[in-house]
Amino acid sequence: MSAATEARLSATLVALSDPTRRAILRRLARGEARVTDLAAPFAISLNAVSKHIRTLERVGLIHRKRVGRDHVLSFRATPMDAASAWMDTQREIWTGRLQALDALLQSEDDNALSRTKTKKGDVR
Amino acid sequence: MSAATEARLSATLVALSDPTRRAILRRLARGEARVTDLAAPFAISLNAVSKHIRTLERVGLIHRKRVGRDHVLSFRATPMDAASAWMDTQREIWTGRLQALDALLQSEDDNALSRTKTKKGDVR
DNA sequence: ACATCGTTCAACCCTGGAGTTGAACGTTAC
DNA sequence: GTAACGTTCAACTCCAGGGTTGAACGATGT
Repeated sequence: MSAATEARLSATLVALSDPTRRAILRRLARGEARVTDLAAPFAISLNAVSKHIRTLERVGLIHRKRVGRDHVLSFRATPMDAASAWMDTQREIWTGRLQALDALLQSEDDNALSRTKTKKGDVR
Repeated sequence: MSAATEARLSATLVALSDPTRRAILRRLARGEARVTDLAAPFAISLNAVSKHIRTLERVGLIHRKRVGRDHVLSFRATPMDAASAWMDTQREIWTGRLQALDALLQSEDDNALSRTKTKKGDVR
């Protein structure tokens, strides 16, 4: 995984980790909206919402279309693909490793695992 | 979605949004390890790693097993399910809406969408 | 042209999180 | 028992990020 990809993944996850931003995305998944529309349900200022929008826009989770004096925002799912993919990978590696363990050793389990402890020479 | 679920999702995404923590998980997906083992590849202090571990543990992404004076950590994928599920939901809502739009209206698009704008009573 | 609306920019507070260092705690090994 | 190891706790610094307010900017509509 390239450093750029890593950074983009980080940014996407950070963007998704805020409840307000997730609410914004949830709203946008149901249809396009202007900044003011998005701000309405929240008890925070328009400026705060505008900031959230910019961070979401920066990672490509929303797209902005200027229509007259309105900024119409729409949802873009693609950046979430990388996040999903990352999680799937971890899951697969883990379950794959578990199955391998199950197949090979059963009672030696604890013993083998404690080998993990080695700091330098260990190959496992 | 309950408030508790929301909070857990937030915590999980926050936990995943840090590159160091993701690296720790990546390492753990390949096998159990002690805190010291996890710290080795990083240029940060043991204490810093210990903190990361605690945040990961708090959201259930890793499990701790005390073996003698070692703390053996293992990967737990389940909290990521909620995160994946959330993203999938957004994707589905969005694509579903797109298809519905395509089917029903084409030219009336802008008009219908601008109705979204309503703040209180206003119908435009 | 002008007032208005929607959005952004700039400066600022404040909280929280990531990092550090130093000490304490528990377990193990001798 | 005691020394050594692994981990955690506590107190502190530093900085990024979410929030605010107030003003500026741009396009619209009349």
